[in-house]
Amino acid sequence: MNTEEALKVLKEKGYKYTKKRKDILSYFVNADGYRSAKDLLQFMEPSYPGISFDTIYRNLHLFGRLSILEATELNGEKHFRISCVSHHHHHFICKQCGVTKEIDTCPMESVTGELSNFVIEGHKFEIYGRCPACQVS
Amino acid sequence: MNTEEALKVLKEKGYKYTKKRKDILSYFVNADGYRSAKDLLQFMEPSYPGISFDTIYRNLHLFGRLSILEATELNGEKHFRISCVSHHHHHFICKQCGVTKEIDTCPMESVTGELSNFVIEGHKFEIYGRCPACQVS
DNA sequence: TTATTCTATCGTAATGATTCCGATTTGTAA
DNA sequence: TTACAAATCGGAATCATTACGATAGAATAA
Repeated sequence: MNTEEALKVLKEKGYKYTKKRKDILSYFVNADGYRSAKDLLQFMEPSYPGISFDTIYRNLHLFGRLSILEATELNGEKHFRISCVSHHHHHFICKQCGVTKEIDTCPMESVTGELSNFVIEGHKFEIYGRCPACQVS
Repeated sequence: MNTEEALKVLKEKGYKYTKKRKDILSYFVNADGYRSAKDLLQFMEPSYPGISFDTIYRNLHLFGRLSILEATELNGEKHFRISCVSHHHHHFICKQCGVTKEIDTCPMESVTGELSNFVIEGHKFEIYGRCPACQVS
């Protein structure tokens, strides 16, 4: 998803346009990996000195509800990345820089047989490690 | 893993036997599902009024390091279950009661080809939903 | 059994991430 | 431009988790 699409979703749902929201969105669009609330705060601080925690968390949460961002937990902190709307897939996540790589394999098809009588509401398949760029150090 | 095996691991590594530790271990052995620090605290309180947070968290962390417990993150809280030593597998996890069911499918074999140049350090495959017992309500 | 030593636990304070709230500001539609 | 709802601010509150000095308790050997 790109910034324009995300802003369109906001508008359609009746949420207001603010420069802060646009900047948050373009931060995630350019990141192409998982980022924490703290990362975002540090990015926003220079342009908006004294920006409130509330603004950061409220918008992250809102964007999550609207499926503009997707979230995962990495060592005790929620991390977010711009949503991949194209097709269902999973991610390799670099533990050091948070960059992601698409994994097209989804194990769910071969699993449902093992779970008759269970209601399946979601699943998570993530691979953790180091991306090529983070292996030099 | 059962309580005796777990106590043996502790002894081998030079950690002391205490009744609290035995009770913590049998709690997880009998649970056969994921439980939070809070769940454990509530279980321990009646037998040990005023038991310290420190004891709860220190032991959970210790047991995790010794691979007696395995951990996962469920809605912002760490949850633990007794370790399955038998063979590599994943879990279905009931969102309501935390009960788990083994999933023998592991997607990693079919994935490594997509990740040359990436160092793989771990992976997570979990399925979330409702177990048969929790569907009645 | 007793002394010694090292670990475990207690009680509580500190930390870190996140949420909440009343007051104020700012988009937006009329 | 006005009016109103939504967004933000500033900061306190909450929740899970960690840290720490002081005390209690398990293991070991004399």
